[in-house]
This record gives sequence, structure tokens and C-alpha cells, in this order.
Amino acid sequence: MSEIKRRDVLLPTPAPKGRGLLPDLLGYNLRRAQVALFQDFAAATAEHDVTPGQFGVLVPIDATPGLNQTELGDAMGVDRSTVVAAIDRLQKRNLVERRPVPGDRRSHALHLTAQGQQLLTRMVPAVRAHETQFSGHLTEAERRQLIALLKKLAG
Amino acid sequence: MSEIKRRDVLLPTPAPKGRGLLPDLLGYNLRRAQVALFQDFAAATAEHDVTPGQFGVLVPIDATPGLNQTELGDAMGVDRSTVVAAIDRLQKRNLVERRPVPGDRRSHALHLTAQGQQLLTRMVPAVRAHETQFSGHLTEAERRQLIALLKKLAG
DNA sequence: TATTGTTATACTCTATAACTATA
DNA sequence: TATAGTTATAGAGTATAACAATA
Repeated sequence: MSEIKRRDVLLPTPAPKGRGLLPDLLGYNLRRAQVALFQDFAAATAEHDVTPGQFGVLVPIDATPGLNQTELGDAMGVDRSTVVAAIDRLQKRNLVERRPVPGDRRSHALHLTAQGQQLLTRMVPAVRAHETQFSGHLTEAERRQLIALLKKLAG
Repeated sequence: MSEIKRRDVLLPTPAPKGRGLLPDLLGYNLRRAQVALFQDFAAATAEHDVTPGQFGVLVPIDATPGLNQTELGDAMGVDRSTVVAAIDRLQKRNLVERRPVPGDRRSHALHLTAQGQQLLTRMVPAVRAHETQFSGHLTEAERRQLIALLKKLAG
């Protein structure tokens, strides 16, 4: 009876009432692509027990060790209060640590712990494999161009 | 003192330890673009009191009236149980209704209410304006190509 | 047996507002 | 006054597992 799979069917019939253009919106397609990718990512990295969102926190800390929570929030586009909870979770798992900043006792310098660095290192092969597998419908040139366009849009 | 804005700075310093390629991953850039777009969308449509996620539920119901909850979940890439809560919220606000399906008493046919249709109609101008504004750094050709690549990726 | 919807449960992600400590 | 972090609070979004009704 032809099972319907997620990636097969989205909007089976033409839209009525002249609103058929909405599914061609950037945000709509961006969101759908991101949801699909996150699910595949989560499945591909399940053994490491890190959500895509948590991975998205570890990466900028690894790339810019010592940044503070406000800077991390700015880099991620989320509020300072959101960062607190995210770092709490990662600190509880001993992946990230808050270090005092010599010149400013209000601020915390964020660093990956040795364990956090090891985790990221261990995850890299799975992450790369996922990247290759998930972008399987794109040529390498298309994949690069997609990333370039996304950067132009958001960064 | 040069305030740092979200769209200005992401990864201020080159990544150490040979992991600098991670920020070039598809998922990382997809997520960042989507977060930025959703926030701008939310701000641009704040008066309508609909989250980007809720908008993303209303659109496929409008495009495919009468679909059931399992089909909606498949279309959105989320679990059936997630759909229940999402529809509950929209039904409570009288934007969506569950109708009985003649041939199958297990199933609910989803439809926008008159109020839901009016809301969507009223939102369209703001949504289009947001689309134009947000993709301001892209040419129209680039915007179209980005959407084409996203469709190729996710559905 | 299989499918549709639901509930119970738990966790992540998010923001606003008010607060403390520090600058 | 302004900034960094925190807490309290609230809500959205998500999944898994178990269940009832129906097919």
C-alpha cells in the first residue's frame, strides 16, 4: 500500500486560494532542511549522546576558547539566559568548564575540558561521514555553494 | 566601543587543533541561518502572535486540507505525538479544527478554521516583506538557487 | 495484527523579567 | 550607569513508551 516516507511527500496537492507560493519561502525550506539534517545527525551520532544543539555549542567553544557566555550567546544568536542552561548541562557532564577571568570577576571564560576535547575528536569522523551521506543528493560544487549562500544569509 | 552584533561575529579567531573545518559543515550553517531567520520572522510577525513553528503547521494544512495527523507529522518530519500537542495549541486558539473522517473513525481530518484562514491571509504581506528584507544580501537568482538546493537536500 | 490518535513522561531549547555582583 | 551572569518562570518543541479505539 505504498508507505509514505518523510522525504517523499510534502505537499501532495497544489495549494488552493492563491497561497501556493508560501511553501517556496526561504524560511519554510530552511526549516525543513534543518529538521531533516538534525534528525539524521542525531541518529548518526547517537552513541556519543550529544544533541545537535549541544554539538553546536561545543564547536564555537573549541574554535574560540576563552570566550565568555555573552559572546557565545551572540555567536549563536541566543539570549544570555539560554546560554546559562546550556553550559550548565555541558558542565554537569564535564565537557565544558567555566574559568575565572583575571581582569573581570563578573565574567567566565569558557573552555572545553580534556574530556570535551576528546569527545569532539571522537565525533569528527561520524560528523564527516554524516555530512557526506546527507548531502548525497548534491554534487560537491552544489554543497559548497549551498554553504556559501547560507553564510551570506546569516553570517 | 564597537558593539558586537549577532550577524557580525561568529568565530573571531582561526580554529586551533585542525578542527577549523567543523564550522564549514552544512548542518552548522543550516542551523545558524535558520535560527537567524526564525528570529527575524518572529519579530516581523509579532503582532499576529504565531510562532514560526506554528506558521509551519498552518501552511501545510492550508495547502493540503483534510490531511490527518500522521500525514502532517510525516510532512513536517516529526513524530505523531508531537503533532497532537501542536494541534491542541492551534485548536485551543480556534485556528485549526479536527473533523471526523467518514470512512475511518480513528482518523481526524485537519482543516483551518475561517479564523485560521483569515490569519494566514493577513500574515502573507508581512511574511513576504520579511522574505524580501531577510534575503537582502542575496540576489533574486541566489535566493532561488538557495531554495532549489534546500529542496534537493530535504525533499 | 496494524494503524490512528492519545496520554504520561522527560528533556532540550528558548525568552522575559528581576536580581546580584562587579565594573 | 552599564555589564556579566544568574534565577524564576513560562512556554514551545521534541521523542519514547504504553495504551485505547478502530481497521
